[in-house]
Amino acid sequence: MGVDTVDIASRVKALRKKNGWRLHDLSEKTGISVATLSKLENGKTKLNFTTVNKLAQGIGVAVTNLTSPGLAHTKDTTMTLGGGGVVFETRDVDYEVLCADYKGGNQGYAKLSVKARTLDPNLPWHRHPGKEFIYVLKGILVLHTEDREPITLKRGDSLLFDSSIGHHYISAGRGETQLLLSLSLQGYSNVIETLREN
Amino acid sequence: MGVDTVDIASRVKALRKKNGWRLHDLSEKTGISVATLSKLENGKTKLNFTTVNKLAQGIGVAVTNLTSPGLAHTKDTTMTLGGGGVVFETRDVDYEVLCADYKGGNQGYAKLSVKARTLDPNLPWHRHPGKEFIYVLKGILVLHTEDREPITLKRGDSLLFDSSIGHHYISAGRGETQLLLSLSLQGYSNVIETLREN
DNA sequence: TCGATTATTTTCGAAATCGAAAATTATAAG
DNA sequence: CTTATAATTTTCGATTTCGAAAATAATCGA
Repeated sequence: MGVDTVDIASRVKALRKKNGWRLHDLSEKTGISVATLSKLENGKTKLNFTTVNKLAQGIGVAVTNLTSPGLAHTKDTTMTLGGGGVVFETRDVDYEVLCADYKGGNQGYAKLSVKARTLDPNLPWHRHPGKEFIYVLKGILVLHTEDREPITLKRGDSLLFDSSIGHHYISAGRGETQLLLSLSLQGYSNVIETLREN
Repeated sequence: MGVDTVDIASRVKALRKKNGWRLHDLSEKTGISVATLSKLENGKTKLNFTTVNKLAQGIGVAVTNLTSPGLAHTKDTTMTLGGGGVVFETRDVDYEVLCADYKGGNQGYAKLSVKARTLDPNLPWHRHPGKEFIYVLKGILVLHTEDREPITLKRGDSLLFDSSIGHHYISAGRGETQLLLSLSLQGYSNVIETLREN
């Protein structure tokens, strides 16, 4: 459903009151006329796209803060106890998908155990849409990518990159290398599918 | 200053061509008339706020992807070494935002140190749009929510829930309790801003 | 309470958006 | 080339938004 400007009304008014701004003040900050702001807060008009952006920019918050939808968010909660995730293995990495049963998310979380210890130059790069965040739980990780020097991470380090860049994980330390991975996709793709396919 | 609909024009057309959609197809996906879409692509009209949202939703991308695809698809990689994140503190929790300089994401990552040891019944619930994923790095965490019994998590456990449900983190074990948190928002938004405000 | 000042809401006209239908352009088949 | 069909653009009128100015409401000091 399209986000309705009506939702913004109460949020804007609350923000304005909280900061002690008059409509006039908000008008100066945003470049939107006092009349329009009044009508907005009272649900007597809806805002232009550019005007909504002026509003958010003027106040200094993100647009989501105004629309604050909470919509399309399932009210479910799901939990995965240690070791209880959905496991699947590839040649180089073992995956344990966490909270896999959560509905309607366009992102996924997994705990990875990296087995590969050398970069096989014949293997194609891992490459998929989305952004990948990793946090090293244990061991030493080397991230090889197609467009830059390898990056070495140790326990407690984190990294965020575009997964469409070809990449490979290699374990470097003496012991096991474990990562926590968060993969975020745009649109409605299935995150687990994406992991499996690469 | 305000994001101009004109910016969206070329982006939409590129996306449409890439997927082999006709204006008619895009119209069906988005619920926006063919005429309006044509005018949009040719810069002969600007879009309503609600219409922009219909567009993004229909295509299946975030609004940021339309307004500033350069940001949404940065090829950048960013890294935060252990302890090198952007830190800010609240009464109950210390936050270290990881990879905070990554532009254009609709999610954020942080390492949390939970200080609160009891639930103050007078404090309002934490509540914000989005979905929250946590992984317990250390200690014992009790998640109190407004609509169900408290949930206890220990090291290695993970949990995913809707952040619009009122919630509070409490540390239960003897030592420090640390979490890795991933907050994902819909549409476009500043994640750090959301964390700060709550 | 009164009057003065400040803050908000309403009125009203100019300008803009939206979609249906008509007009134009592009593509294909014979 | 000609005709038929598909795809896109333009026209046009109903509806809506925006902001200046007028009207109303709220606040405050004497």
